[in-house]
Amino acid sequence: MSRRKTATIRDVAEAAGVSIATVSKFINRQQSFSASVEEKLRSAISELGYSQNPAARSMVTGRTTAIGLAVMDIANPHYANVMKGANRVALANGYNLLVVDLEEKATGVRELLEPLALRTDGLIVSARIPAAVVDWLAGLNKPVAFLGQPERQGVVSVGMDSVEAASLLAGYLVQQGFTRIGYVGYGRAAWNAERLRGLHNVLDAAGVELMEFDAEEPTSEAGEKVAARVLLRPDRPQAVIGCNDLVAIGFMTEARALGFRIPQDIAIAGIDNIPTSRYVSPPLTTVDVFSEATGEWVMKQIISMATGHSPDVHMPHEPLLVVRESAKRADGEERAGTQTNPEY
Amino acid sequence: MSRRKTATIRDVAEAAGVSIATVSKFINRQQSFSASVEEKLRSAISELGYSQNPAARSMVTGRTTAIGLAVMDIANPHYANVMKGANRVALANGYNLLVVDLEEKATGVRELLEPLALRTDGLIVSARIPAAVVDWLAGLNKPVAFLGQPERQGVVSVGMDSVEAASLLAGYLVQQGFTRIGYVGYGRAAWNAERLRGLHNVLDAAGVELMEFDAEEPTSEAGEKVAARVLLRPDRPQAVIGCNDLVAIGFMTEARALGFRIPQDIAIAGIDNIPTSRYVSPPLTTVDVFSEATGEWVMKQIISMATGHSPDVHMPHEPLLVVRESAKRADGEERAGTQTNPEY
DNA sequence: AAAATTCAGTTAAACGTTTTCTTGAAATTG
DNA sequence: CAATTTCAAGAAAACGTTTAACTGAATTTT
Repeated sequence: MSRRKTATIRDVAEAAGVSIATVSKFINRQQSFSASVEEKLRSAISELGYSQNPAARSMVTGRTTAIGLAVMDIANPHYANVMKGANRVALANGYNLLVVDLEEKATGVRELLEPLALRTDGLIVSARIPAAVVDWLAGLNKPVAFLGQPERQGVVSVGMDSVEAASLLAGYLVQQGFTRIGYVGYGRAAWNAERLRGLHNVLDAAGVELMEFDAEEPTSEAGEKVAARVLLRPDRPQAVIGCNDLVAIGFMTEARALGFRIPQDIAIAGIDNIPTSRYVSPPLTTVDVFSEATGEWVMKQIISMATGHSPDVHMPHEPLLVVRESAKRADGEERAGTQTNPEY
Repeated sequence: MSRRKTATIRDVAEAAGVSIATVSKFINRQQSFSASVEEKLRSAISELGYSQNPAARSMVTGRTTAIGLAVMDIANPHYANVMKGANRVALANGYNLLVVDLEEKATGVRELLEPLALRTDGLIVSARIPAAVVDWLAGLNKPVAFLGQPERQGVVSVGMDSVEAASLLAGYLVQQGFTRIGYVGYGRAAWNAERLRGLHNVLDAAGVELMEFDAEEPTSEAGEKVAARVLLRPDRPQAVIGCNDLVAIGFMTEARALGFRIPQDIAIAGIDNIPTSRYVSPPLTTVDVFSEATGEWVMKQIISMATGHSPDVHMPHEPLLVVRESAKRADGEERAGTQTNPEY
């Protein structure tokens, strides 16, 4: 395990009989070289197994060729796919990716972000963070992009259109003929207000009532709990929208466990279109927010900003309604009324 | 967006009227200070908003306080949870996490790993990689841990016991009375051979036939494809084990689409116990491999090695069978024979 | 053929820290 | 009270690069 120290640029220079400046220019392909020098450099480098020390390089250039990505929950498939997209374009551009999982924390975020900011050329933050932290980030000398966060000056704020995503779902449910619709939100998320707004835009116009519920976490477990609470009420909704697919799936599972048929007894829909939503029963109607493409896109933005270009404000994708089985109106069949719990 | 250059240790020294050595010792809490100096330092630092430049620091110390993590697929919930655990203990110990998603690639891995190796104090590699790359990693002056990779000298190889996980499942299926069992493997994964071995250990002893199938990828989509191919054969198995939960879930979904009842017509089980497996219908019988705990554990190992201690060879958790509905033997009911496809 | 330009390569300063020696002063000991 | 030890603080040398300014030879231009 213990070896001699790793070779430096100086060792290469000595072995090749040139100056270190020449070696530096060679590795960075900054000019052309005589055949003899080129050959000597090439063999010296491979013989010594030399590779650049990124710390030293970044000290003089002031750049790190790394981008930081902070998300609320690494294990949430939506964020995982954002990361996947971000990772892909980072690597393709010679950047490395530093990640930090905020684990849905609301405090101590700055302490987590600070080392990230110091080690990178730019930050992508997909989380709701305190205003003071946003201000601090804006004062940094680095490009910062927020995903799913309202606009704020000094930082780029991008990502899916939550308002539109929610409107799409509301429109579909209204069109299916539902007149009492529930929303299982997650009040502590930045995007929750937008989704609620999108819902109201459509529902208010259609004169449809919206019943709001709140999940403790944006997870399936929390969705189950809400379902257990909500479905036993006599005035339970006919259709329920989860603030994301995870919540919707938890809700659906608990509903089935309670003996409800989906969608005949209760219709359910989510937002995100995580891979799993295709594999639950019935398949979940949802809105695709193009998580992976969003990750790719925001990483492109950050890298372009970090290299001195201005960001492109154009959004990559509009949210897209994905109609599956979980929220169809029961054809012709009379809806189970509010007065009875079917099979229960 | 553009500000004056960020403050350096020299600026702090000047503002506080002390030498830079003193400042350095102060930030690193290396000695005690007179009250007056301490106060001046404290206010100078906060006034200038000074923070350490990690690149400069790491140049002289030779350490980076960062750990690299390479996984086959960021979006696979198993790996996502490994990352989650790894992230948690990294942050708790003042380390940052660099990740790279190998995207199931088999070539060009070294090129992806090299920058990671250069920027970190240690590497966790959860992927099958070519022998030459393993050798190169072993020659690095850094601790490297493999997850789900056979032992190799010079590197620590840890992670779940795939052999045992598979044996558990085989044992359960045999005990349920199944006599023709299928395995949907993923030949290109490092752990596949071990899982196969674990299966054979039990099945051969019990005199139960194992039918092997291969998925193109370790994903649900691939699982669906295999199901479409396998279930129409007259000699189809009575029970099928997916090489992981994703594959098993895809298989199950396609089976249901083809009209098979689970588990009456075909029993299905997976490995990993990803969160989703609880939410599919029926809930998936699987083996918990404690992804998150594994991530925590391996990160602890790497950090302890990176700080000069020797690694702990003790495994964190034995795999644990999680019995749910998808692989129960139909009680009393005669199994659907091989000659008919039910409801089809 | 002289003048100007290109070109391959070198010198040396700088980047922002940590750390090993020093250095006096203060505190402790005999 | 002299001798020793402890202690806070400083000077200066690294750490491994990049890059601006420079040099002299070779090539092109006039």
